[in-house]
Amino acid sequence: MKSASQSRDRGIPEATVARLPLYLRALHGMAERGVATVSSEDLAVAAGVNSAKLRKDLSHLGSYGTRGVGYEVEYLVYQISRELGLTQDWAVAIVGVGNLGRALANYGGFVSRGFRVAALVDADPEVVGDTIAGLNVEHIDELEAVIKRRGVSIVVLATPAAAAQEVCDRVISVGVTSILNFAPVVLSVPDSVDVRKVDLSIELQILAFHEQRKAGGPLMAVDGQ
Amino acid sequence: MKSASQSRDRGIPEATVARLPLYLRALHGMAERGVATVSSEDLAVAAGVNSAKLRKDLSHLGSYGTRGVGYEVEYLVYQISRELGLTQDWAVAIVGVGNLGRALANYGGFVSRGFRVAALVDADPEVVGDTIAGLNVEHIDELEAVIKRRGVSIVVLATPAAAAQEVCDRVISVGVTSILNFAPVVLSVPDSVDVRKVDLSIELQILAFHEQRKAGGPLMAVDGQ
DNA sequence: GCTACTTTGTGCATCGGTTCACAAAGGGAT
DNA sequence: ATCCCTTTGTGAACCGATGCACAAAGTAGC
Ligand SMILES: NC(=O)c1ccc[n+]([C@@H]2O[C@H](COP(=O)([O-])OP(=O)(O)OC[C@H]3O[C@@H](n4cnc5c(N)ncnc54)[C@H](O)[C@@H]3O)[C@@H](O)[C@H]2O)c1
Ligand SMILES: NC(=O)c1ccc[n+]([C@@H]2O[C@H](COP(=O)([O-])OP(=O)(O)OC[C@H]3O[C@@H](n4cnc5c(N)ncnc54)[C@H](O)[C@@H]3O)[C@@H](O)[C@H]2O)c1
Repeated sequence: MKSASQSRDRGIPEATVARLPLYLRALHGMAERGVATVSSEDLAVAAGVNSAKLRKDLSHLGSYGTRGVGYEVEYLVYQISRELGLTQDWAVAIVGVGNLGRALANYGGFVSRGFRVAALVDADPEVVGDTIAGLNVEHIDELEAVIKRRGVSIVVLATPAAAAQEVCDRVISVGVTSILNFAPVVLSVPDSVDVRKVDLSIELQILAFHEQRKAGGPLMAVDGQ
Repeated sequence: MKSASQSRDRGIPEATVARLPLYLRALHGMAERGVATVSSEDLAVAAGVNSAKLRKDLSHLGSYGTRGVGYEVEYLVYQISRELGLTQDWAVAIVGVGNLGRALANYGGFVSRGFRVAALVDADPEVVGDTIAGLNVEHIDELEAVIKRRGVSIVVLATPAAAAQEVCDRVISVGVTSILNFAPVVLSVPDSVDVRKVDLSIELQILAFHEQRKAGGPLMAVDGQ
């Protein structure tokens, strides 16, 4: 996962990688509006970051700007896409087709940028065999076979917490090294596997922390009366 | 520097705040299993972090451990909960009851930790009036009234991207200062408002970046042979 | 070609966060 | 009370990320 920060010039900082999709989205919007070139200042505003940070981020990819002018939108879109690996198609499997898995399967935003939902897998006999978002839901017993057959390289985990580690182990056993986990558990994986987690509950708790601080202030007088 | 004020140092690092929910979850699991005390080492493993980091994090809340013994589970749960503001109930409104909003509304994980879905709001006449997860879906025209009436302090945005900024502005106008945004847009808000974003597409792109790197390496040799 | 202006790319100071490593603090045994 | 063992809490070194500020590199007008 957090594998050695390689000495190669290919060593793009993790913080930069996390922002590239943001720039890409802003650039796509500009391309649609027919904007041909953009300055770091304008792009930074659109992406909600500081312009010096943006320039430094882009400098890690190469020197793709023109001083006195800015960046050519189409060209930059291509360069960032290439760097992120979006010039190829990624087959994604969603395991656990409940409330959340269904929402994800029906979501169009995936497909738009190089990601293709290639398989849906669930354990519930009620759900297996259903067609959701044009895809047949397959049985968890077939998990390994489905992943290999469809060339899945990214797995989205949307099972209950209790099942997540086992599913995780199984997909890793057939070579998957990228996992997006929605289940509220800490997955244990080899260093070679990337896990990113999305945890709603954590986000709300962080908001609550700040909200409490705002409300209470330095004195926090609870006048329950 | 703002230390040396009479009360406890309120400046908890942001990175620490983001991990407290993780510790809390691990502690809840331990409490359920009847564990009375836990060492920083064990808790760190359960939460998936380094034990020195965990100790430093907890030290920001106060000295709640006993040297040679560890931390009392129940007590630590209480202290972290209090710090995060989970000893009170937070009323949450979900705006945009589509694929995602529905999944969130039906999700039990919210309620479990001090959060209560208090309102569902949508613009689609087909959806308004429906009952989802025991709640009546209200019309977007009523947005401000509903938020005030139900005492909502946290808003979850699950509308299409195009509608997010407007809804955001409106909820801020009635005093909301905490927003969890699922729409793929950069929201523009005053400094006093906290926005956290969850962006699926960005997570996948980050995974793709690392996946590409693993697969291709510096030379991108497709070793057919 | 020369000057005036714009904008990139980056050196550098700074900051927040992580990790190491250890003295201090406690428990338990004798 | 003393010794030994465990574990906390934290000083300090380290590391990556941020943002300022400016030289370098380009455009445009004359
Ligand atoms: N729904 C949300 O808004 C939300 C929000 C945050 C986190 N989560 C988390 O996401 C996960 C899914 O949530 P949900 O609301 O969709 O739950 P759900 O119960 O609606 O869906 C879970 C699905 O996983 C399937 N499943 C169970 N065991 C399985 C296994 N071993 N292999 C494959 N599939 C299996 C079930 O049959 C079910 O269809 C949970 O871990 C939940 O905590 C959900
Ligand atoms: N579904 C997913 O898995 C997923 C994943 C990542 C991001 N998102 C984002 O989350 C948002 C919602 O996604 P979705 O799949 O649920 O979309 P959806 O189209 O199913 O639902 C959107 C809902 O918002 C309502 N709406 C539209 N305009 C509104 C307004 N002005 N005020 C109130 N409600 C309004 C619509 O009536 C609809 O019910 C989108 O921005 C999407 O990009 C969704």
